[in-house]
Amino acid sequence: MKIILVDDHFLVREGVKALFEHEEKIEVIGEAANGKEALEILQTLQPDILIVDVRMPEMTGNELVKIVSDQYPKIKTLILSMHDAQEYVMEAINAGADGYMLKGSSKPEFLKALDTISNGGKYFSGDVSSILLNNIKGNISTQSTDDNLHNNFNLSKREMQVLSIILEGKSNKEIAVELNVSRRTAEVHRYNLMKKLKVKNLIELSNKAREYQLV
Amino acid sequence: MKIILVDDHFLVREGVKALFEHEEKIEVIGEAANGKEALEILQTLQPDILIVDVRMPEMTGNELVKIVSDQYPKIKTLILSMHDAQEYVMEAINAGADGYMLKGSSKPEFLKALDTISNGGKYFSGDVSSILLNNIKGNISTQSTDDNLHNNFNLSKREMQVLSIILEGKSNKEIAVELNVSRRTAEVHRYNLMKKLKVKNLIELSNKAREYQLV
DNA sequence: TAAAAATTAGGTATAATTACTTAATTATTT
DNA sequence: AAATAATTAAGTAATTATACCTAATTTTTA
Repeated sequence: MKIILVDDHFLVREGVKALFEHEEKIEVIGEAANGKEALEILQTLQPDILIVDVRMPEMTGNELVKIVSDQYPKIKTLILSMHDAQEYVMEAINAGADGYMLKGSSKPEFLKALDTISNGGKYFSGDVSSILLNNIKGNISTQSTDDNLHNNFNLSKREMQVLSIILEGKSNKEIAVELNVSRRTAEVHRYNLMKKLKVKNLIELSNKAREYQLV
Repeated sequence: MKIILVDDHFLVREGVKALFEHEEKIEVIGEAANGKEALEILQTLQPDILIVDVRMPEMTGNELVKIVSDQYPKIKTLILSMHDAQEYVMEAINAGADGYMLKGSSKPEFLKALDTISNGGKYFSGDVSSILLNNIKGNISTQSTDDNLHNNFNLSKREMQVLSIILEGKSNKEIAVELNVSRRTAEVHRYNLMKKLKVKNLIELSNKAREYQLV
């Protein structure tokens, strides 16, 4: 497992290296003190994993991760952070980081994270699980019999089609063109849809469709 | 920290107890082999944390957690699981579990989880972070300088107000009544809103408002 | 306090949606 | 093959929204 460390603090880099000292599988093949330097050495060295500090001058770790995951999708990235702040974690996720560890994490957890990541998985320290949890998609209702999801409004195939076009923001006229039918037909479908879903306007339609995952 | 163990396997319970043997802060004050038994002893004992196995005969751990978190909201719950299956994890979240640990977790991680939970936090093992990650809300765009979030469309206070009423599905006439202004005023606000947000219809308006968390 | 921006609202015209009804033609089940 | 459901589409009216422009008050900011 070839690793490059990116951190503006020499001591932190030394610390991480010391942590891996007796690990045969892990080899630190390069170091950089900032994002620019990191991008430079990436052109010659080919690491498996990039361990990046979040807070760095000029370019944040998350910004670096974003560039790397765009330009070198094969290289995995692990964010190292002092804090478990929501913004950092969410930014790391959006940047495409494969992992997020706190500097206070234990050695075994570190090794587990690297192992998981190098095998294509994601590893976010348990310490930030509450943040992940707060951002979990609205309660995925335990779909006992699939009853509260999908088509229990008796929408016909055509109506589903029209619904999805409506949800793109198209007017009846545009729907008519797209489906090669008369504008009046589109109107009827729209009208029946609203009735079946028991909604009074577009907004409610949009919300309900989303809620019941109709499209 | 008073704990009750719920697991249908005697050996697992012994294992967990052994793990806590030399921990002064932790005391196992009761054990149960299934959900029913657990609910019975809960009537007399008052634990801080309930450690529950997911897979149990008759009542699953998640079902038990749901009942406990409903009836005894002060008691924290930690799910113990053999597997990192998506259903279990998501069910645990929905049931209201405060934590989720794999049986293969290390002792330090276990202690950290209990500590976090007893302090009112949540702790989901890093091993299940990929599941949490998969269910993270749609990409909360990286708010580098708060720039792409909130009011960077130069919406005025009144316009924000009107926007939120529009997003309730109200018509201009209803907006007018609600804000005690003329229907024409509401129309103007709506028109300017659409222009400022560069959208052509309600659906796009609704999506953009959601995307940029305007309301 | 002057200038800029926000809020208010009228005019005018066009476009779009809503709320039904009726009814012919296809498809799909039984 | 008959019955049922789906798709199509026209008619009629009323309501609502869109797309501007103009312009008088307020409020905020420089």
